[in-house]
Amino acid sequence: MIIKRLGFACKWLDDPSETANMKIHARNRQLNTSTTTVAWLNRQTRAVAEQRLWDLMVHNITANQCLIQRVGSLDPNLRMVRLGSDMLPVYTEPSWRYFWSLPDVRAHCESALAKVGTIARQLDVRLSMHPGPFVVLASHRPDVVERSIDEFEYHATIARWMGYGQVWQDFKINVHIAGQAGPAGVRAAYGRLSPEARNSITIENDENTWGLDHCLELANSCPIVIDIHHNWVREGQYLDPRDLRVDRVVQSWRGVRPVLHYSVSREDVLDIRTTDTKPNMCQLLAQGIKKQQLRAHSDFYWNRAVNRWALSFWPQFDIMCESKSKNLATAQLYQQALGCETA
DNA sequence: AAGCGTCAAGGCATG
DNA sequence: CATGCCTTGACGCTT
Repeated sequence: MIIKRLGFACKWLDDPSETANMKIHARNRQLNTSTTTVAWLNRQTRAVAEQRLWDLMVHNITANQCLIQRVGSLDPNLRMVRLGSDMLPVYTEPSWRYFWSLPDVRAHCESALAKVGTIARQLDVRLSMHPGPFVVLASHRPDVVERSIDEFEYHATIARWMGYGQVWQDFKINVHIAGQAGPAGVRAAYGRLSPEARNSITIENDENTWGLDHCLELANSCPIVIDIHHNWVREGQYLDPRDLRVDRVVQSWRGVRPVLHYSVSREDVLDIRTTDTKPNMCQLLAQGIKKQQLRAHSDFYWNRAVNRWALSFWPQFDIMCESKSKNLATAQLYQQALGCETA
């Protein structure tokens, strides 16, 4: 029996019905990372700043371990989570990166993250990361490409410390093409990545410039992650799971079960009373709604028809849920998915 | 408790 | 030219 996963990104929210805290977006401090800023660090004495970075390192690695253990306690089909990029703050920032080379710092990262990786594998939790929008491997500016590779390798280092990256796609580090150099620029940067980074990189379509067809130009090198919502925003049509391009995406994963990204437009942009039909792009544009407004992610998966469409990919794809309500939204989608299967 | 200014970074769309 | 958005709004200070 194959495991079909639904995952969520970066943060665990406590279910308000199960806690005293009734706020919807109640972060759980034990399960979530904290961070700092370069400006704050620069205002402190060196000793205070280094202590803060040390404390953040210890807390964040522990928090990720707790998060993975929590996800590992869920139904096997829900054991997938994206780890936040802020695990080791200012890792590539010029004035503070020296901290992460200090021997005792490295020793802690190596041993603590090795343990986290072991736990993730024991519990069969599928992991990924998603570097921020500042990682532009295909920038036309060489210095930006340089820093982007550096930042990408920071993510690969975390994967390596956790024991991943030795095998093709045992860990996913996902980026957009971004940058004016397009697929050729990504290909050039790809050639400069470490083996672990090459084993982990995936390329995702965006809604503005570089769509699914551009991503497929890289399918021989990198697995392709389809963001089906942003593909809808870009093309105005709901991607058909039987589309030939979907086959090429599946093949780009070379036997590993592919992942796609699913989100839906915000509740305050569309009519959320209509939950049984998919929004029609032509109608929305005719109403004066701009594509930019449709990009932003909703709190929950409020449209059952769009959910059914997304879940029609589930037999072939693990689904990374990108909703502001995180694990709560994923649990909601999972309930509908179970209903679909028994119906 | 709530509100607000701040924060490393690139590239795009919109007004 | 300025603002907001995206991986992910969190943090710390003020009221």
